[in-house]
Amino acid sequence: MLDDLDRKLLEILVRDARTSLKELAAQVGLSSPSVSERLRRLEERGVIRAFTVEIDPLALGYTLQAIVRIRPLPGKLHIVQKLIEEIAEFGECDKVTGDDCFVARLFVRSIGDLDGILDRIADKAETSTAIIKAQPIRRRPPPLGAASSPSS
Amino acid sequence: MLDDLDRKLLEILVRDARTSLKELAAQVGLSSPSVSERLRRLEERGVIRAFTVEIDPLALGYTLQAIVRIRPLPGKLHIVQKLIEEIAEFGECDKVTGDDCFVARLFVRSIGDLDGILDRIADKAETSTAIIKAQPIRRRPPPLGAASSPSS
DNA sequence: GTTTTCGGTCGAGATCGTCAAGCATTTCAG
DNA sequence: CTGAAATGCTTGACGATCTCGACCGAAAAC
Repeated sequence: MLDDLDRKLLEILVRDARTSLKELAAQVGLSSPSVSERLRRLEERGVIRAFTVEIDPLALGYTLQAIVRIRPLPGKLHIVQKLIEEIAEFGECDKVTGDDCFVARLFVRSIGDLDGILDRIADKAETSTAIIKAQPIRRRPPPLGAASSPSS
Repeated sequence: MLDDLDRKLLEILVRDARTSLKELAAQVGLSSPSVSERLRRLEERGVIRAFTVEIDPLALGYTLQAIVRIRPLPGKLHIVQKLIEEIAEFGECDKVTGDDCFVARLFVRSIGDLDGILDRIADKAETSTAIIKAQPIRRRPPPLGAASSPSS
């Protein structure tokens, strides 16, 4: 479905999405119209979901991040999910198997804000919160080529 | 630190990082060199961490995602952290307060792969894994302007 | 064996980004 | 109060880049 050239293009773009077609073309050994066409199709197929910009939350005043596990009270699942979606400080939310129904990432400017936001769902769900102390791995895509070797 | 124009630029770029300077200039009411200069400084200051491309893991064959909570055995913290960083299938990892030391996102192509990867840290840490069933909120930046209203 | 399709190249025209010069406003020193 | 320097913007020209159409060759389908 993806050939080596596609993977190579993606690899370059993940590092810098503004790489020019000309530069991309040079690096994969194609002409720029070909590269353009390949990108168009990668987008069309949904392989490339979006070209975007990664913003430092700190620069926006969000000095704190937390991982919040959320277990809605019986019958409140949909209300809780909707609430989470509406609170813009949730920067990510996954619905998972197990006791905790949702696992979400929360951006806040202060501990006070954290409390304020959690209060908004406190009467509809049990939550357990873990403050993020460090980020050993920041968002990155899975391996584009073969999966990670059994290295080490 | 950031003015309205900066925020507006970021908002546009988050949606589509390839928006041309000309287009950006038109939307914020400036000339393209001014926009160019603003972007340069946003990057310089680290507000914009990177221009990147969002790839659909599914398109790469990663049909499964999991949230893994990892509690290293006594004395194994650093070894475990290094191991996590080296395993490319970990697409995100946060070091948090509380009993679970790390919370990580894992991309895998099959349940078998999941088992294989967790085995690699099984002798150095306790893990608890939750399979992701749905993603109510996919990665998004915190609010650029004022924080989320006390709505609802 | 011919035809169609697919993915590629080339070149021209249009678009876009960058640079230098210049101008207005603000800030600060004297 | 006054003048100088710094800041942030605009304009216009030049160079680089992208896009579009025409064309080509290999592989698959008929």
